Amino acid sequence: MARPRSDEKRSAILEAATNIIVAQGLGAPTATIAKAAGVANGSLFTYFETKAELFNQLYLELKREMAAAALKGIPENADLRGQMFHVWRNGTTWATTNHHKRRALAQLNVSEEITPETRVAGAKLMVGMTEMIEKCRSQGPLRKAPIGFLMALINAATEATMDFMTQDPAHATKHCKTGFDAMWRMIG
Amino acid sequence: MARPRSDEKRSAILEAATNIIVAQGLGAPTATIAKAAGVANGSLFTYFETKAELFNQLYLELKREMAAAALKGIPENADLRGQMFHVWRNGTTWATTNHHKRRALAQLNVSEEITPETRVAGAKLMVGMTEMIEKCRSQGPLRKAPIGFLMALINAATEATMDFMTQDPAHATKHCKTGFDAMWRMIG
Amino acid sequence: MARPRSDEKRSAILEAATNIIVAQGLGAPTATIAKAAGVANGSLFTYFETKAELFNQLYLELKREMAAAALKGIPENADLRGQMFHVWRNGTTWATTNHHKRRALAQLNVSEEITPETRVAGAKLMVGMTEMIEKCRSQGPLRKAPIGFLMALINAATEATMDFMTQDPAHATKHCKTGFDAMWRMIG
Amino acid sequence: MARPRSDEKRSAILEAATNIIVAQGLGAPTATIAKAAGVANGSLFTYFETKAELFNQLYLELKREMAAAALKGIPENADLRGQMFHVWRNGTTWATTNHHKRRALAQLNVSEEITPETRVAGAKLMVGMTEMIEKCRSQGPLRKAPIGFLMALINAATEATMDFMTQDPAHATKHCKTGFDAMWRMIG
DNA sequence: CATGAATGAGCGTTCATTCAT
DNA sequence: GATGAATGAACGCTCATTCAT
Repeated sequence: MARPRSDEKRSAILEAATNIIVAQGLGAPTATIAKAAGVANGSLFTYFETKAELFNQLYLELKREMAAAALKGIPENADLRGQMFHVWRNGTTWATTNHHKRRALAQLNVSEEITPETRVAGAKLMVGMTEMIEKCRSQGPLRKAPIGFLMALINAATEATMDFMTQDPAHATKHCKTGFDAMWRMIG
Repeated sequence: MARPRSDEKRSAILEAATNIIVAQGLGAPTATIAKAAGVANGSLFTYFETKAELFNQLYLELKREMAAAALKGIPENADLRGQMFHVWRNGTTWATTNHHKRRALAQLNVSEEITPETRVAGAKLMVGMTEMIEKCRSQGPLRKAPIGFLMALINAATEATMDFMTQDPAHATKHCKTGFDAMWRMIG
Repeated sequence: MARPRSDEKRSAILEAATNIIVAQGLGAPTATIAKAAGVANGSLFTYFETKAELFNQLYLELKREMAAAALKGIPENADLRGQMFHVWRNGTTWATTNHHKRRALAQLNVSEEITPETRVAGAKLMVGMTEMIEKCRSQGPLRKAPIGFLMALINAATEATMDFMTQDPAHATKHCKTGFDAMWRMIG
Repeated sequence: MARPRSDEKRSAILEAATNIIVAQGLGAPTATIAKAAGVANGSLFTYFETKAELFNQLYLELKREMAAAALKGIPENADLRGQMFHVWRNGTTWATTNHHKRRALAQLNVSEEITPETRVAGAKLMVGMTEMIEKCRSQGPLRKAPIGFLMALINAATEATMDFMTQDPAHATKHCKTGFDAMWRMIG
């Protein structure tokens, strides 16, 4: 039945792409990514039809991983603030621990190669988060603001916090809490 | 390279670059920018040594314009919150009014072509702002956080607000105020 | 006013393309053609937008040259047969003398890259010929056959004669006459 | 390379190649041909060592089929003209009926991939024809012309006639006769 | 200085052929 | 033998930058 398409190779390409993107940006040659993944440059196109397709899939893969990390083990019996903090800590910690993945994701996020469809699919991975934010909104000072505005504010605060945790990892835990408190003051 | 003759041409290139970047991204050919500016493609390199140099200068130019708009007419006798709101409103309003300039600036901001030196120079244009933020910090809940963290949080909130004002211009004034209140809750 | 686009260079590319096509076929790399023309590979695309465009223009150029040679100096006062023979001799002689041009033209003729528009434009170069053939038809044994059929038959005979003249140049003149007589028996 | 097992598969590839060549030209990927034949792309190379080899064999196969059709059932007791017409009608009819096979053959005919050896082998399939032409020549107006010239002229007329029969199938029979008469006037 | 043609390195993608399964 | 993934050379075309006019 011929050599089957290998998940290992696919993953290797995805991982190589992550690293190369961080090192060289989205303009990096596909050949460089293939080489870093240990495959022939043509093989990259067996797994991903085009460079853009590779980027879109990588975007989703990273989003998926981040969402999984963030939403893992939410304490059912905690109050809303406690649940939010759980997610906040999980997410920012993942970003700090997987610094290069976050950097790659940030680059992909601003890329025009990522299609609206992919972005929608990415957003769907965070629905659990969206529901929580909705609850926060309904009982906080921004109850009259559109949900999208809250999400943007929270997202922005998250990014800023992640940046700071990464830049100053020695005090990551403290920055995490500081950032959360600031965010909570905005919305809670 | 002697000093180029015409400031008009320089400006035309800068303006064309702004529009083309918004329309086509940073990967747009220099020839396209030159054409849009009404100059020969070779002439672009009389005014800017390289494409990266053009981008760096454009970044500064846009930052300068934004800073000037934001910091204009600060009421000396108002309290800190009042002064901050003045700047906030100026800045977000400029961004809404000059939507394409902000979009271009946002793209440049995430580009790897913009050097650290340029970023530092850009930050210096906002010193007035920095001083105000420093004052806010010293008397607010984030008094123990690094100044950079505050700036990142404020910046993030600003960006989110700008996005929303642009997306929903009919309620721009309200969004501006909502965003400011949220931001002030964080830091004030 | 900058270096003007040079007709010399354009011609060099066209001529190089002719030779390379004969030697290597239509699949020859554009880089090879450019090199043979003594220009950078990128320059080829200053003169011809695409490889296909180069081929289409070369097709027309060769057709034009052949038509000009064939239709030159038709004796006004000769009878139809005499005029036809004049064209026939001119054309087949040109093909024999410019063997590689004819070979290139033959290749282009069967290429799918040559557009219908180009073919139509090529046919227009031969209108003088078409009119003569029309006259021949009206008074010969094929007067009831479609004009296109005649043209195809004549064309086929021409090609065969050209091939033979080229293969056996020592008796080119004789083959030319033999071919014409055979053709004339068909249509005259 | 041992003898491949399935003649069916070989035929499927040959037939698929015929169709694909007509549809996409000789530049069509082998993978496309394989897919159309219902075999794996690698399998194609079990049956034909290279793409060129496939084309050479297909050329011969098509020539063989055409020759068989043309030379079938020659009336022994007819005169030369009658016999020639029989072959002419058979051949042009086959070409009209098997339009796509003729188109593929025409493409292969002008391809540089077809080796001289293959062309010789193809010519041998037509020996019966050659003998008849030889007889025609010896008693006709071209008795002093080389045999190759006659063959070229006849072949050219045949091609032109086939084209016309295909283009205008409603009058195929008439065109067939018209073409033959014209040809016979040349040589007979 | 302005112009735009010239340059050539570089890139995404294709595809004939090979080879592991 | 059959399969289809793996390979990597090759190609058309782009574009930042240089340079002749």
